[in-house]
Amino acid sequence: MPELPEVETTCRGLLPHLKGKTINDVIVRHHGLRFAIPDDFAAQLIQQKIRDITRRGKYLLFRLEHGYVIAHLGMSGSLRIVTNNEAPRKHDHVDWIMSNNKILRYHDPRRFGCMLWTPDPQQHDLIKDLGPEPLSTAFSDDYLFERSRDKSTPVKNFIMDSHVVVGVGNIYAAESLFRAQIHPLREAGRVSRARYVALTQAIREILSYAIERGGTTLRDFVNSDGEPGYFAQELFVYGRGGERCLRCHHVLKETRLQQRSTVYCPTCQK
DNA sequence: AAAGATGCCTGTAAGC
DNA sequence: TGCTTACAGGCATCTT
Repeated sequence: MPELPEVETTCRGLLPHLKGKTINDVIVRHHGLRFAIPDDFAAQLIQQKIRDITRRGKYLLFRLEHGYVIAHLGMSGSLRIVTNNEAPRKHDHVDWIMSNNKILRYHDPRRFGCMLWTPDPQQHDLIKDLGPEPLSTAFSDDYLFERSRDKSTPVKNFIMDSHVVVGVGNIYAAESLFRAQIHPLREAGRVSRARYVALTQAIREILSYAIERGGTTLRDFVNSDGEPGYFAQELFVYGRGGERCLRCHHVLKETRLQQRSTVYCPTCQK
C-alpha cells in the first residue's frame, strides 16, 4: 500500500528518467481505474514534454507543457521505468512511451488508483481542499489542536482525514498515536494541546524516517518493482493485535474504526 | 454540517 | 486438494 513516503520515493525515482522528455505515445490497456481514463487521454499527453514531477499528499503531479496529469497509486499501484520493450504483465494498465525509449508503466491490480489530465491541479476537486503537507511548516505544533476543538470524531479518524492533513494512512496513524501515547478512540476535541504537539512531532518523525529509508531501499525505478517503504520489524502496533506491547508488554487490543483495523496498547495509550 | 456507511477491486490467507 | 469466504485498504461519494 503506497503511503506518502512511497509516493515521495516514486516521485524522486521517476524524475531523473522523465524530466524534459517527450511523451511519444500512450497505451491504455485498461481504462477502468477508480475514475475511468477518458478516450482522449492519450491525445492530451502525446507530444508534450514532462516539465516536472511533484507530489501533493499521495497524488503525483506531472507538469506538462499544457496542463498536468494527476496520478494516484491507490493501495496496490506502482509506477516504474521500463526499458528494452519488456512485455507488459497482468495489471500493467498504462504505458507512457517516452522520447528516450523508456516507458513509464502503471501497474495496479486493485485499480483503486487514478490517472487523469487537468489544466490546473490547484483548482481540481481532488486537490483543492487538501490539508497541509505534514512535513511543511503549515503543519505547525498548534495546527491539529486548533482544527480539532469542535470535533467529536475519534482522533484516529481526524488525523486520517486528508482535508485535515494529507498523507496519514492507516499504518502511520496507528504508529503515530502509539508513539504519542494517545488512545485512537479518544474524541479529537478532547485531546490536549500538549498531546497534539507530541502527535504532530510523531507524525513528522515517522514520515520523514520512512522517506529516508524508502529512498535508500528503492534506489532506482528502472526494472525494479516499487515495493513498500515501511518495515514490518519497525512497526509497534500495526498488524500486531493480540501480541504484546513492545513498551509495556501488555496485550495489544484491536478494534475497527471506519472499517479499518485499529491496534493500540490500552495501557500506554490514554 | 458532521460523521458514519458504502463501493470500488483482486491477491492472499484462512476455513471447510 | 480445491473450493469458498473474509480481509486488506485510499478515498470519493452517498446516507443518515
